[in-house]
Amino acid sequence: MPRGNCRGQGWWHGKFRGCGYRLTLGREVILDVLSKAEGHLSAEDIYMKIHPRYPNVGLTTIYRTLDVLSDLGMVFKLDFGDGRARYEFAEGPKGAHHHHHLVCTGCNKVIDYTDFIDDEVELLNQTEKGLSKKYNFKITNHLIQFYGLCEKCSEKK
Amino acid sequence: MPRGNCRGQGWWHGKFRGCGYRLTLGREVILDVLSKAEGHLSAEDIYMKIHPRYPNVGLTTIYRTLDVLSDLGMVFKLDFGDGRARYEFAEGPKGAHHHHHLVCTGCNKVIDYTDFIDDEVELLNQTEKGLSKKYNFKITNHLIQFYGLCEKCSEKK
DNA sequence: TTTAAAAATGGAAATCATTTTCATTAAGGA
DNA sequence: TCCTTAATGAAAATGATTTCCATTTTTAAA
Repeated sequence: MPRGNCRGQGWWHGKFRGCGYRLTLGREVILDVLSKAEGHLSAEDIYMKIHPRYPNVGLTTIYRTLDVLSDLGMVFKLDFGDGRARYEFAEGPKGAHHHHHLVCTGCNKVIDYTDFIDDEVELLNQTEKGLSKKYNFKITNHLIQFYGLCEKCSEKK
Repeated sequence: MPRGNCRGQGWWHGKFRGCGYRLTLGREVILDVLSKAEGHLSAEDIYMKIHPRYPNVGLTTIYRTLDVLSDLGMVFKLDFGDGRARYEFAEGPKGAHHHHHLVCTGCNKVIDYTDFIDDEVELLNQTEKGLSKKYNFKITNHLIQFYGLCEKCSEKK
């Protein structure tokens, strides 16, 4: 196994235990689904994906687990304005596949973009430093979203 | 009256009518509260402020009006993760008092910051252009929020 | 191992912000 | 002023998320 890669079966085991959380089937399954998902999943999306194979993992547990995962910083909770939260896997130590969002206010479609990210991230880091110092704020994350109309919605108008 | 300043009694009249909306007492009052508010108000905050003097403006109307105002781009709808939407007056033609947010994930306090904004905005404009072209997206707005722990919440830990 | 305390769970019920319904009222062009 | 239509309020509905609570599971200690 390549060095530095702590993925693979149960790489998050330590993270859980280290923070006093227990490792349970439900949590593993949810994390697994999230880490393999392409897009941004709602709690119910996750439930749907899990249910066929693990019918005894309830929606309540999914919400609770997503909360825990957010606290641990393993998952990022997003709001695209359609009334339900979405969750996105915060890339582990390996692949820092960072991206921001382009949200269509017409159809709620969300595009992840990874272009322009380098400049943005550099500026963000500077800004973070400045803000941290000035406001004594311990910044752990940021959210950048552009809102507008996608091609289709622009045409409909 | 200074040129270029279309504030003052009813400066939004034209905007409303121009878009086919009627000008009603409720809408004026809501807009008035928002434009004078310091922070970010929830629908209920607005209701509370309005109710004593205008007890016949219902919460439903507030929600409906906020929707309209969002569509018109006169108000920006925000989510700070506490389950209720906040609304912020999108500065009119006069005072472009642009700011971004610093959100404490511990106590949900929100700090508006206006420092670093210039550089950020410049970069954002470039990014917007690039994204607009690449994805054929008509960008109308952006949201930048930093998440972390404020001083107090850091200490509690 | 076995055991016991604590954490985690699921299902049902509760919550609560936001929407919808619908009968009534008000805005504004003719 | 009159008339069409948008806007409104109150109450009911909705729907995502939380809470409750009795039961099960995890894990550390014996």
